[in-house]
Amino acid sequence: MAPRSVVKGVNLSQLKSACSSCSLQELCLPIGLNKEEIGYLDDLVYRKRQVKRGDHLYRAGMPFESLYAVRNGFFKTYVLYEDGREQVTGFQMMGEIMGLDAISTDAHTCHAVALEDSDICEVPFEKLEDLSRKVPALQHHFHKMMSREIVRDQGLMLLLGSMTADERLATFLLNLSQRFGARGYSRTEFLLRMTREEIGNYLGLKLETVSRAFSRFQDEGLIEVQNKAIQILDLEALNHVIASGRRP
Amino acid sequence: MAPRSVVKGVNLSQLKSACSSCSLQELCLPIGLNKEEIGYLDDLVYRKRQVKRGDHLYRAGMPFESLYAVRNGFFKTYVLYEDGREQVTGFQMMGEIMGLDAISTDAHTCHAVALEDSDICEVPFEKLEDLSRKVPALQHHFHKMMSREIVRDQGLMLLLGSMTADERLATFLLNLSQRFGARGYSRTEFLLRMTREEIGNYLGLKLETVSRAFSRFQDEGLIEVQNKAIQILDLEALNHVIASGRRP
DNA sequence: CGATTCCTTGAAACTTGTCAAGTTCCGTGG
DNA sequence: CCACGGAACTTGACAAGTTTCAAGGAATCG
Repeated sequence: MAPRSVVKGVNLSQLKSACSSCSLQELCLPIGLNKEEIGYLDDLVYRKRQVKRGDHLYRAGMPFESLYAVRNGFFKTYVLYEDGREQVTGFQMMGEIMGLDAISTDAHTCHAVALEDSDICEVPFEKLEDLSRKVPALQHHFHKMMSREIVRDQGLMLLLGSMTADERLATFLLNLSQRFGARGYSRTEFLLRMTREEIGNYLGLKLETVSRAFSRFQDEGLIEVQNKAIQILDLEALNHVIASGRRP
Repeated sequence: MAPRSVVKGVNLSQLKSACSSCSLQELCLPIGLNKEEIGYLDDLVYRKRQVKRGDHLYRAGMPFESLYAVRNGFFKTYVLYEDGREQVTGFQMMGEIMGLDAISTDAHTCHAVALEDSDICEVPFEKLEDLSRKVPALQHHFHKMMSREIVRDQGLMLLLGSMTADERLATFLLNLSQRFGARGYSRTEFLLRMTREEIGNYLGLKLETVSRAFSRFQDEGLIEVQNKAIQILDLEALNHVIASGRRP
């Protein structure tokens, strides 16, 4: 659990850095596989691609061929509905997987856009299925990943269904904090890669409400916010914002 | 491709209606499998159980061993949080699967309770993984099912994040209508198995708001509601409630 | 058939959304 | 490298939708 530096410089010059030598092993696909099994994955990931900030990795409707792992950078996924409504469904950082929704229909159901210059690993899904038939540990791990996505969504439902604006934002910040921490970054100081509007959309709030909540948290000494730069001053108090939400 | 007797040691002598003869074939696990492949499933499902109304099929925290398919009846799944907050995550009817969330942690993360006397098929997950390594079509179908769950959740996020009370309820009714229809029941007349409070919780609303919205719909001639009995009088108008929600 | 649960409806309160204005930030082009 | 212009952010005042509180009535179960 020690925050060792999983994120040390990825040597791009030797672009062969496959799963077996990837610094994200503990966070990405290979979790729980042994050395030999991870070796198989090297053949699986057949393309590393760079995605420029603002560019889409994929769009809804595009045929589904591959899953994508964020190697570096930051993404946003969102669904668009006929009537123009939009819902941000997640923000993905290094080690996280995108595209699981597309399996159901063989076409992407959401859009994925890079919020900063990013690198991704492309995992052809057919190959993943092939390989996971031969490597039970991989199969099981993949199932866990999909399941984790479902659990994550359930948490978001609770947030959207029963939390106040302050609670939502506190939850959001704590979630980011936890994820940055798990990657060896500071839990208390980080940059928001997304706009207030994107945060608001994700949390089911308007951007003004997000802005006001940030200001309120700052006034109360919970955080220090300067535009995209966030510093959490009182983790416990942030947690308390959520916990005190109900039941006197 | 797949060997003959893949799963052994399971006693099924008294199981009359296994997957190969189940009327839900098109809705449940077997989708897309051929006859021989479906035959394998008969060995997979090792227990059919009855769950009385109000009884829990499983509770959060219980060790995960099996997935469950609703054979008959109606369930509700919900998550409970430390502070007592509750969020209904879905209502499951015949042919739908429960328990996918539990794969991630080897323990159930949500509770499942029967809203009426119901029958379920228990599918030991380990066996499902075993079999799906040998039957690619089953493997792929299972992945699609998990993915579909993720897509479903995304739709719910949109609903919770950006719809008004009326839009939420209209969406809810249309979703039920579609699912009943897909099972050969009337699309326009059905019984709600859940209370107003459960509907409200699912939709992120209070029960009073649900009740008022029902009354409003009735006044406007969209539906006829008498307690749990719903009759949809104007499907198109219900659709319009949603479509007109945003951006002209 | 009685008790409990569920549902409906009204009025008031409150949170969040809407509209508007002003400021700051940041990328682009000169 | 600086200046410009658009995008992003903050803040206030007001409006709107939903919740809360309250009470009465209907349905359901044992």
